[in-house]
Amino acid sequence: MPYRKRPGRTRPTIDDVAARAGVSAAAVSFAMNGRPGVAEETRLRILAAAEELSWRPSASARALTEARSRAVGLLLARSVDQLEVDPFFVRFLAGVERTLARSDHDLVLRVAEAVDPADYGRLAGTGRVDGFLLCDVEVDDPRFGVLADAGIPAVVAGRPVSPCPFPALETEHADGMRMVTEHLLELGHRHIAFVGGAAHLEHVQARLQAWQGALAAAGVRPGPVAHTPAETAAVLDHGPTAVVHTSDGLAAACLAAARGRGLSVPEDLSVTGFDDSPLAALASPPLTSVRVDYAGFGERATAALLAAIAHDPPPPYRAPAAELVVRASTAPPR
Amino acid sequence: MPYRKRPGRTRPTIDDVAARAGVSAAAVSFAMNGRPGVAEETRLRILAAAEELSWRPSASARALTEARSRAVGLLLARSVDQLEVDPFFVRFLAGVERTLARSDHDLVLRVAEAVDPADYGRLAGTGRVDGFLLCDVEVDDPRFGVLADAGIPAVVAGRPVSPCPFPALETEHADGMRMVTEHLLELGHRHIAFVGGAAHLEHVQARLQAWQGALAAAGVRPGPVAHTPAETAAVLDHGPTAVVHTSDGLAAACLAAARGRGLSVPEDLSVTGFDDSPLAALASPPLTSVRVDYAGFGERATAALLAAIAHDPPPPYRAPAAELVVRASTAPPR
DNA sequence: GTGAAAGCGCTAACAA
DNA sequence: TTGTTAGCGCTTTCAC
Repeated sequence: MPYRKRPGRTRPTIDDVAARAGVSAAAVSFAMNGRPGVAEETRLRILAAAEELSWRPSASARALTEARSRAVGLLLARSVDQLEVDPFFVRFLAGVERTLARSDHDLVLRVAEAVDPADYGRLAGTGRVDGFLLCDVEVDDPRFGVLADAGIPAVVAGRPVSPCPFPALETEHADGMRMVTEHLLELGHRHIAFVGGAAHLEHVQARLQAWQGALAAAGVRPGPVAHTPAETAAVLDHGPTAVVHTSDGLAAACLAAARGRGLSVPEDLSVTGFDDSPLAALASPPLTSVRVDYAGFGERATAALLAAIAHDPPPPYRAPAAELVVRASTAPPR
Repeated sequence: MPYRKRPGRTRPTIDDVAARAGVSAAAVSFAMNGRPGVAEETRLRILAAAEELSWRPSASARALTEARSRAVGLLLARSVDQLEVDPFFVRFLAGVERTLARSDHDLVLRVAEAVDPADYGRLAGTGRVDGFLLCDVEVDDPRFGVLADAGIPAVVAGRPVSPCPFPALETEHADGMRMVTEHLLELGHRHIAFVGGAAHLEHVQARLQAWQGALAAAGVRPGPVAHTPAETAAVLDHGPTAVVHTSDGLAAACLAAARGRGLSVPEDLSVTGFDDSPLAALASPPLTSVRVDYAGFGERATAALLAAIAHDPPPPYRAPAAELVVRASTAPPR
């Protein structure tokens, strides 16, 4: 007689509920899942019994029979320090949670300094999640292949560069860089520098191009370009009247550098940030920045993923727009 | 003939691996779980077969037989706005992930504006997680009862006020407020105000008491106390020479208010923050603040939870200490 | 050292 | 409308 049930307190099972309601387990299952074939009176009796026993169907048992876990995975490669200054992460996460909560799905979150692409395969292999949200798109992203092989749905939050078998969604963040640049142009600036994050990031490139595009459209020659805060000094040496940044953190660093060399902002130098993080409002002077609805983005990306998992057609997608937030760090040049 | 297996591509199962290795499914299970009773040669053959099929045991099937999910839950009640300025969350999360990664467990994360205590019971009831990490302790915390009833392990990250059946861990953050206050005292300040977050939060009270304690020890009468940024003006009306805050955000607001009334920091007014968030270093002037290793805290709290789940004795706990970070926002009074 | 088989809790096909 | 039952993939007991 193999494998005796382990002793000790155990949660109630569907059989307990069935017994209490005087029906079969199948009836309980049907009643709980709102399936037809159960008399209304019976259903109520079953629901009451379930409630009295405070029974909830076992997630693993359901997952086993339904061959789906009702969970989605999000794997993020960030160090603590990066995470802390990343205005995207928490907002996106909040959006993800918002739509997940409405759909009876859970989030399996993994955050680590580095994520091995094979981790996606491993997680998919165990069936712990039904699909993935893919952030931080890389050029030639190795995750696409792994996940395609695993045959698990995914949705890309970003603009894939390499061939991608999954639906991809993007915000109009780059358009925000256009807006910022045009704002500066309208103020009369003609010598505008660009300081961005790491050049290999797709979103940095997109913003760089938007900046270039706006300047070209106005017939203005682009100022110096840099990709690290360390280069800020060199950029300022060029004597620009304005510097655009791809993050508020970079802009804050520029503020400090400007102060260091006796430049007053915005009189001597206009400075713009990006993402409209809490930093932007609290900096001094407060930073002109760009706001993008990353929470809404997370919400919609997740909705798209859930649709893919359910083999439903993708829901209509409207890319969150960028919004210019003008504050005291920008003004006409001297 | 009931319930035919659903068609279509399906992941390989333990039987596929067994067939490939020419053994029984039981042998595969034993080999994968490092259990004795399998010849070394056989084990290798099995592992190879599993590798070739890139088979991973089904999480739900294991969870079902083992009656545990190898996942822990973290439910957070935060709005997007709060999340964004919360220096605790991401650091704690990073720590949680760190120890989870080392232990083959996953994190089921839920973030919502509000969390119904019953949600804990529901999640526990489905068996989707084996235990909970409890943050944001409340006076008379309803979660303790729910989880005790559910018979699921939990670890409290904070200092419980109401009777608590679970192990609780805390940092020495409040000691940081003592350090900050003594720092100001040493600089010669005798009129020190306190501006904190919501008064009902346990950690705010703890810091308030530490502030009072330090002043009392020095025989200095406490200055005004406030719990919202809106009251900052009233506090400044009292003409303190220094204001301590329970967060960098509040301190930054104070900086702005001081600037607004022509007070220069630190000459006319010393200001201190808390948590040493990115804001502290970027504020102008940079804020004297307090650093607490929240990541390490998350790491250790999770280790304690995993021990509780495994019915192991709790690992030794050393509370992360507070560290004073002196920057330009504090100086001797005029 | 190995394999057969029961059982984990649930869903769904089928018969009654 | 309701009950019976196989089967989801795995672990473990027990006999071989």
